[in-house]
Amino acid sequence: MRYIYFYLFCWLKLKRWVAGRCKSSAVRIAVMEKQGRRHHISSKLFHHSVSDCSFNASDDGQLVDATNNTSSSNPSIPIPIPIKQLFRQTKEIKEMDFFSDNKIMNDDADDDEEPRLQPQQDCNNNPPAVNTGLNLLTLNSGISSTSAGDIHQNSNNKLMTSLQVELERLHEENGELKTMLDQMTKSYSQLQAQLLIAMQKQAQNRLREPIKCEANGMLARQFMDPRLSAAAAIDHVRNPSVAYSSGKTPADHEAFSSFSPSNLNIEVMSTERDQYKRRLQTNINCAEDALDRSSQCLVSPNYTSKSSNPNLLDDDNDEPKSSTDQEQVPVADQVPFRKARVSVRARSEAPMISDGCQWRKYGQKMAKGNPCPRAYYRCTMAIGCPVRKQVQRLAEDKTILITTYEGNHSHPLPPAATAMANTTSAAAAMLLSGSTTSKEALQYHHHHLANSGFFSNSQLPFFASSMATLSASAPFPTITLDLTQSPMQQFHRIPPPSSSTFPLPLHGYPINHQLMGGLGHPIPAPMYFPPNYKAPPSPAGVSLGGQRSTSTHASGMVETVSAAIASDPNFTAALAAAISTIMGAPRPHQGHQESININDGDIANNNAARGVVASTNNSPPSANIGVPPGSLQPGSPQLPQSCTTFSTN
DNA sequence: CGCCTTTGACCCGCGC
DNA sequence: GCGCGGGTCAAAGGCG
Repeated sequence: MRYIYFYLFCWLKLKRWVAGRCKSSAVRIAVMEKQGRRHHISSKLFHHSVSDCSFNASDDGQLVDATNNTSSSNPSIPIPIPIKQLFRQTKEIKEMDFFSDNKIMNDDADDDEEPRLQPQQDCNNNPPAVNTGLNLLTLNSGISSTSAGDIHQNSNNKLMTSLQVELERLHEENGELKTMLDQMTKSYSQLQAQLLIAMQKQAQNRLREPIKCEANGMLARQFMDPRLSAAAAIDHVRNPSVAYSSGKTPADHEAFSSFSPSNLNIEVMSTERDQYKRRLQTNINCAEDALDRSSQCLVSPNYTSKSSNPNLLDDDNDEPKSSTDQEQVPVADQVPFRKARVSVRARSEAPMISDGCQWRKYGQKMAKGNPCPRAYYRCTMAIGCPVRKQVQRLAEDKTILITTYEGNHSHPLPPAATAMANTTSAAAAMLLSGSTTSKEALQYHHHHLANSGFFSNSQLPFFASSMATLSASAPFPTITLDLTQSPMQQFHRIPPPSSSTFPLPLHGYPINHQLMGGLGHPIPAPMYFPPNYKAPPSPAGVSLGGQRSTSTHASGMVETVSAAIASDPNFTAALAAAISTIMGAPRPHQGHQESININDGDIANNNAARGVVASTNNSPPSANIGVPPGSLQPGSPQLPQSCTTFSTN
């Protein structure tokens, strides 16, 4: 299994490297153009090269970061000779001296000659001469070339010829790179499939293993997983000395980011074109930016088909709009853009709970079937922040405040807001990731989540009783974090018949902003936004067998562990970290996600770092941030036992 | 004066 | 096509 991970990682690195090289060549060509040589170059050839490069560079979503990585080659991956040549040639072009006829002639005479004097050096070594300036003007402007002498004409012709040759060579090598990328993509997909199969087998095997072996299983997963496992995170928080002494330091949280999109260059596409465009332009730090796409964006590791679309960079092509497009693009590569919503139920007498963010009310409506009005708020912490939330009291119990968050913050969040944002983003991530593209995947998702006991038996012993309610009904998939019920109530709560439930470490936990904010590195939430996302099928089509038994199976352990950790003052911190970590940890048993653990999970990391879905901490600036009075108090013995239902409507 | 809330109007999607 | 409901806009007014 670890080899599969390794190969996947290597493929990703190689792909990124190649794409980066390709893009760098395109950039250098653009430099040439800016230097006034455009008129020498066949526009057709030029654009062809650029388009090829651009498309390659964006193949796996590396548009933004590709250039940042071009300077560093991966030593672990052999550098193809053609790429080396390409790099050397493009470098040569970049440093071509336009200030001297001799240099130009030299260029023609020896294309492989080492870099010449820099223009500045030339100027320093040779006092400014009128001729130099004229030549420069002639060469660079390309306008007065017709009036230049025959010598200049010949020079220009030779230069043009050499450039054409170079461009042709670049073009050919681009084609080779393209082919390489295609092959790599195929291999990557195959490896993903193998990984999926292997994980499925592993999950099945885990079913047969006694619970006592779960520790070993966790270790194994940890070993395979570049990130911390949930259990590790708990230990990490509860017993920092142990965690740190074992080599895990707070810096490890940053290590999460090392697998994040910023490094793997996973392309994240936003539903909202302007946001996506803005991000491309500003190249926002992934650590703070990526997440925003959590609920709105799609991450597709299998971006092969899209990669073949040279119009990828075209905003108008960000989203597949026609059915034709969707048919052409494999399901896994389609871009579903649906906003996920995270609804938090909490008991609160206040009209609105403070969650660390600033909100402005922009509307209020009377919702049908509820005498209480629904208020609409917009985040005002930053201009243009798309995050919105709805606040409404439950009709049945007006003491319960339902806060629904939508969108992702486009700005840094204060620690208090980051905490809940991480949780909600993780919830959104799970929501979307749980809604896989295919029915089989969904069924597998539910079935194995429930039957394999992955969460309850091994990775999530402390969270077995925690569930969230997921409603994927139109118009937006929504996950509800119910913080209103007592832990035991929730634990024994019978899920509605129309819901499919499985243990999920989402909710019912107080958010310790000190922990999460203090870490400063919001633990990534793996998010896979399946292309062509659609709301999960109605529960009727979802197999839930074994779920109930799973909860029962883990209940004893859960209660024991809950009682033990409830008294731990760091309990809430552990929960918070575990929640995020679990969300960020790979879910080998999950059908669709597992194939993207390396990618999407990392993306999610950054997404979480961004505080995506909006913060939910609405409690007063007291200790229980985001936790309604009496429901979720840090250290509350109820919390560990709290239960949430993750259901699919 | 600026920010915020209120509130009616408007838009849009969906179902009949 | 029409009505309904959800969501948003924007003018008006309040408040510090």
